[in-house]
Amino acid sequence: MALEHAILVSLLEQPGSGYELARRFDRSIGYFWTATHQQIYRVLKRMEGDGWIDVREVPQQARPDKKEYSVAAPGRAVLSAWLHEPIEPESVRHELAVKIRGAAFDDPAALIREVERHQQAHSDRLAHYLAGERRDFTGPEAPAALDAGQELQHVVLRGGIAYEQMTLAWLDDVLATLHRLGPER
Amino acid sequence: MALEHAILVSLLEQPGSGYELARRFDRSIGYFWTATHQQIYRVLKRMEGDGWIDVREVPQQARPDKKEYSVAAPGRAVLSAWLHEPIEPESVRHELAVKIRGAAFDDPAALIREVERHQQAHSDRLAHYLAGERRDFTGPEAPAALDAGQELQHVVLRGGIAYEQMTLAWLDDVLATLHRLGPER
DNA sequence: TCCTTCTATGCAACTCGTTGCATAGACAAG
DNA sequence: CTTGTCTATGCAACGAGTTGCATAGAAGGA
Repeated sequence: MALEHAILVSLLEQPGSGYELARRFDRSIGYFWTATHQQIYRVLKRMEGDGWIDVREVPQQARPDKKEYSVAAPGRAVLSAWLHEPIEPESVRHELAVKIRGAAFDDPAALIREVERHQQAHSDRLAHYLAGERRDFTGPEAPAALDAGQELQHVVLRGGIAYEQMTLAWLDDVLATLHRLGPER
Repeated sequence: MALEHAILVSLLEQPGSGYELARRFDRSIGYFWTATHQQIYRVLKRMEGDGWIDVREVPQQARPDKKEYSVAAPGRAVLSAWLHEPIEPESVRHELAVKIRGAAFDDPAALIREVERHQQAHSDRLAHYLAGERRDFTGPEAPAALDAGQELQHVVLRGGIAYEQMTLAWLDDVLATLHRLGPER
């Protein structure tokens, strides 16, 4: 299970509430991990109970109060131990690929619209990543020298960018294949 | 949920037992979907109960009998309906990326071994995909003309190959970054 | 004034996925 | 002759993840 560890990393980078974590999981952390607010609140509860993180009630004006979490010593130890354990290389799960192979038993041309929709989504995500890269790492506003944390964030972001570019190129290939098959039927 | 649909596609390509499906999920279908035999047996039971698939007891010599499943008309209809529904573009879940960002709060150099292990695993997988591609699609043993199903299988395999190549290039980038950070500490 | 949106937290019920264990016949290696 | 591996199926328990719903104050627009 890595959600706990992803939360620990995120809280080490910047303490915050469950709500804030949920938004980060829609953005920067979301480049490589996803979670809903339900999962996050539940796991935060458990981690607090286990003493991995500390809570601080923060009153706010013009909005509901929030609970700000930060990593406690035992949490840091848990993260450190996990970092030294080996993990299994990921296996992919690509629903669209199931559809593509399934299209052999239906109408391949019917998938064209769907593939184009995915192209659009991945293209948007790529643009979002590239904007983040310019803002934080390569643009004129970016710091001249990066510390270790920033270097590591950048290399993970480069991974996200490479993934989206690869996916877009593959979807082009898929579209060309579907068009090639379409008229023949 | 797409496991049911992945099983339907696999059974349409070739009827088989739960055990055979489990092995396919370690290989060709496993390029884009994974499942353990437990999940497969459970889902097969449910699909059979719902009338999506038919069973046939097949006695075998020198091995236990098996239940061979094949897709029934309602199953085909379910698959067809699903193929015409839109799905959400996948979001990635990359545990290694969590570790890489977490390394900022530990020793980045300690991750080098782990990244090299992943490189090895992805390199093996790529070799396996390329061997499959030569055998089934581009080699001298491959059929001269491909039907629609084979074309679609090939484009999915090309996706797997592109994914592994992209991942290997990114892991090189990660390693270079870790080496760069190592001595500075 | 009402409706929607944003911040902020949470319960309950459910499905999906993993892990450990169990059975059982046949075969191969030591 | 015992141990291990391969085929083949399955139960039980648990943990992870999703979906629907609920609450509640404040801001902003119709």
